[in-house]
Amino acid sequence: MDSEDDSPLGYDAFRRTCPSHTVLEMLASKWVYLTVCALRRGRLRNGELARKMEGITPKMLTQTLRVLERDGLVRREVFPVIPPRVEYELTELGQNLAGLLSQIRSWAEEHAPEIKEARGRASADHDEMAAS
Amino acid sequence: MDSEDDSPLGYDAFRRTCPSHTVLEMLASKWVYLTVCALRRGRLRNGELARKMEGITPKMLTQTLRVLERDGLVRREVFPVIPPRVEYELTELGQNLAGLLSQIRSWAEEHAPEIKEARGRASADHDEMAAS
DNA sequence: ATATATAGGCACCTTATGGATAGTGAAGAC
DNA sequence: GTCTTCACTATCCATAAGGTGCCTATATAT
Repeated sequence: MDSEDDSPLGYDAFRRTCPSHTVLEMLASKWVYLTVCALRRGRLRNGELARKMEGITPKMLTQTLRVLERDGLVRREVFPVIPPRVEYELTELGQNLAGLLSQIRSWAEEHAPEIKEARGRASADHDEMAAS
Repeated sequence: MDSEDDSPLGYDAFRRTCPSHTVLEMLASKWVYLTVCALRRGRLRNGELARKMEGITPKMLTQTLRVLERDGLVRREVFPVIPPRVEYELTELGQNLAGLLSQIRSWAEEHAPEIKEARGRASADHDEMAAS
């Protein structure tokens, strides 16, 4: 094991042209994180997701769901009724990912105080520079 | 366990005003992922990081490192020599996160083929719609 | 004398993204 | 009629991301 942090089969997210790089790019979104976490417990309707994710606009919600659907992480089911009813649920692949993403979410929640403190120190340092 | 996917102590990344939400926002960046993964094995210099992360511009690299430093994930050490020498390494908090992030990276590398296939299907469907 | 390497800072510009606002259609409540 | 709900779609605008080029300092190599 020389410098093998590398992938099992030639995939390397550090390379711009590697498919895994674009996957990482897709995952690098606040709303993707939250949407996948929200769907982890089961299928939800558009409106339920919107209420759960404070601050998301309908546009971003739809956009995020379309990306997740395109990439095979989310399944979309339309009921042809009026008023419309659409449900979203994670695919197996999505479930698989959800475990990891909710670990990140938990990490963020656990370490938020530390990071807030670090940010405080950083801006204090910055102010002190400005005062000199 | 009713609906306890929630945080241990009142932190909830789904709430816009929660500190953990801004932490998630900070983590939701391709370059943050890769930088933390790159530093996982030990300290690296700016140029080494730049060479490792294909496609990153000096500006984005610096920007990313400044954010990570501000949030207490990365430590920056300057050697007052000429030519300049600066090294970056993960703090303990950063190490802690690096484990999770490199799991995500591995996931991306492992599942890249599936996702590529899903994207292919999606665009095929799209084309077929356009052809009708 | 000239060039190189190093780790940036700074200013400018273009493009992509996020987010806000308004609109659509059809059923049912009032 | 008018209003609401639902799951969107379309449009605009402000902000952010990202790219480019030029600048700094000096020891070392040519």
